[in-house]
This record gives sequence, structure tokens and C-alpha cells, in this order.
Amino acid sequence: MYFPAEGVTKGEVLAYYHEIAPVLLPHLRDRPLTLERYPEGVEGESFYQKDTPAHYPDWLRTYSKKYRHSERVTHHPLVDDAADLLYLANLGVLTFHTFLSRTADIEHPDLLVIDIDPPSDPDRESVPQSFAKAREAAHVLRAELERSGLDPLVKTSGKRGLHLALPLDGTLDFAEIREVLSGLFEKAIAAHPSLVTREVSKGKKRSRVYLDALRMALGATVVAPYAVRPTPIASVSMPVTWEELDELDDPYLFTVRTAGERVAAVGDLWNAIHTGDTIL
DNA sequence: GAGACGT
DNA sequence: ACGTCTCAACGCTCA
DNA sequence: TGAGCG
Repeated sequence: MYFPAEGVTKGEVLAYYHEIAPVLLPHLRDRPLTLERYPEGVEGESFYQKDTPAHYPDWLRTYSKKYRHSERVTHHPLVDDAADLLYLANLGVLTFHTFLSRTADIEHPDLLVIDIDPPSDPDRESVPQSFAKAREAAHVLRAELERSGLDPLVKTSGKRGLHLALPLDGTLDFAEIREVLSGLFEKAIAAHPSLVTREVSKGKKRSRVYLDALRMALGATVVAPYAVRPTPIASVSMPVTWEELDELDDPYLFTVRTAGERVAAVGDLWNAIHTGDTIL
């Protein structure tokens, strides 16, 4: 029993990943992964795992990376097919976190992600209220990008926030992307100072949407679209259209129980990530 | 979830 | 034969 | 310098 509050079992999680594999796999392909594991279910202990222990099967490819403050080389798992995906899901992986670059050119991100992190003050703000601010901020960032002729994709994070994304052509490195992003954020903040901020507030209470350009870095990760999140209801990160977003007032609407049917109906709304080649 | 290690 | 431990890590800000 | 944060 992985999600006791909803009665969702480990078997259902595996069935979900199996069902969603055709749209999920292209987003994982060749991206080093960080795994977020809940081997005893969502109410049990959890841990992040970057390295691949020696006892993992040898058909599971890995990407080796030496971290500055780590003695050893870390062997990030790579997912090529449904077997790889299900092997890892069977270890209790709920959330797959992906690099923003691929193995072929690890220094140059092919994915720009903007994390819309809504206000978090449970005393002052309800989930619908803070999500409304996240939607507003998403529109502000979208409008700013559109001025450069760019139209980002959007998805729910599966928790309270939103993720905007653009495919990149791999010309710029992480530092250069951070610089572009900083400029974009400054413009957004200048236009809407009461809505968005780059300041981390003390006491983890915040009334504005937090924008963090530092998340575009080698080794930093983002929650993959369609990934399961460790919430009581087994919510998932779900791509949506901008029109849908305006009608959406529950960031937790999509779950392992409902996502399959939706994706069968609308396909992968983030498919453009694989074909686009935005030049910033 | 599973191996390493300690008791 | 069990119980316990481990399984990430960057760079900011504030005390 | 170190803990806390995202």
C-alpha cells in the first residue's frame, strides 16, 4: 500500500508508469536521473538517490559524473525503455528527476525550465489562493518570453507550483542561460513587484512567487512530466494548455488514477520539447 | 528495497 | 539471525 | 563557520 489515504498500491504505481511510458520515455531519454524513492510508501521513509549501486543490473545504462565536493564518481541511472523504467519503479521510485541536458552534450542544456514556486504561508494563504498567484506569475513570465517571440510550455509540478519550459538548441551553456534568465526575471519583477520576487524570505514564509535562476545548473534537476509525486493523493506532474490553466484551480487535479485516460485523449502536450529548437 | 555492517 | 545504517548536494542567506 | 533553505 503506497498511498494509504487513497488506497493506491505499488502495483497501481507500476501499472501507471507502464501505461504512461510511451509519452514519458522521450522526456527521460539520455538525461541523467536523480531518483526519489519511497520503498515503504508515501508515509514511510524516503531518500534521494543519484548513484547506482553495483548490484543494479548491467543492462541499466549510467552516466558518470564527479561532483566537486564528493570523493567518488556518481553513476546516474539512464532510462532507455519501459524495462528500465519499471525496474526503477519497482525499487520504490515515485519521482523521476531529470538533468536539463543530455549525455551527448552535458554542458549545454537543451531544456529551459522556469520553476514557479508559489507563496507558502499556510496561516495566510490557502492552496487555491497561492495557486492563483502561481498562475498569474506564469502568465507574466509567458508574456515576457513572448516579447522575444518565444512561447513556453507549461505543466503542473504535481504539488503546488508550475513549471514553464522551452526546448533549447544547445548553443548556450548553463551560465549563459542563467544570465538570460536573470534578465527575464528582473523585467518580470520590475513590472509586477508585488507578485514575484528573487528574494528568499526568512522563516520560509513568503507572500510572493519565488523565481530562482540558480536552478539552471549542471547537476540540477527538474521533476519529469508525468512523474508521480509523494502527496497523499498520488498526484502527478501534468502538462496542460494555457487555456486549461486558466480554468484550473486545483494543482492536485491529476493523479495516477486519472492521468492515463487524459493522456490517451490529448496525447503529450509537451511533445514540442522533442522537436523545438528555441534560440535564446 | 537491498546490500553492508555491527551485535 | 537479527537490527541499523545508507542511499544528494549546490549556493545562497542569515544567525 | 555553520545551519537552513529551495
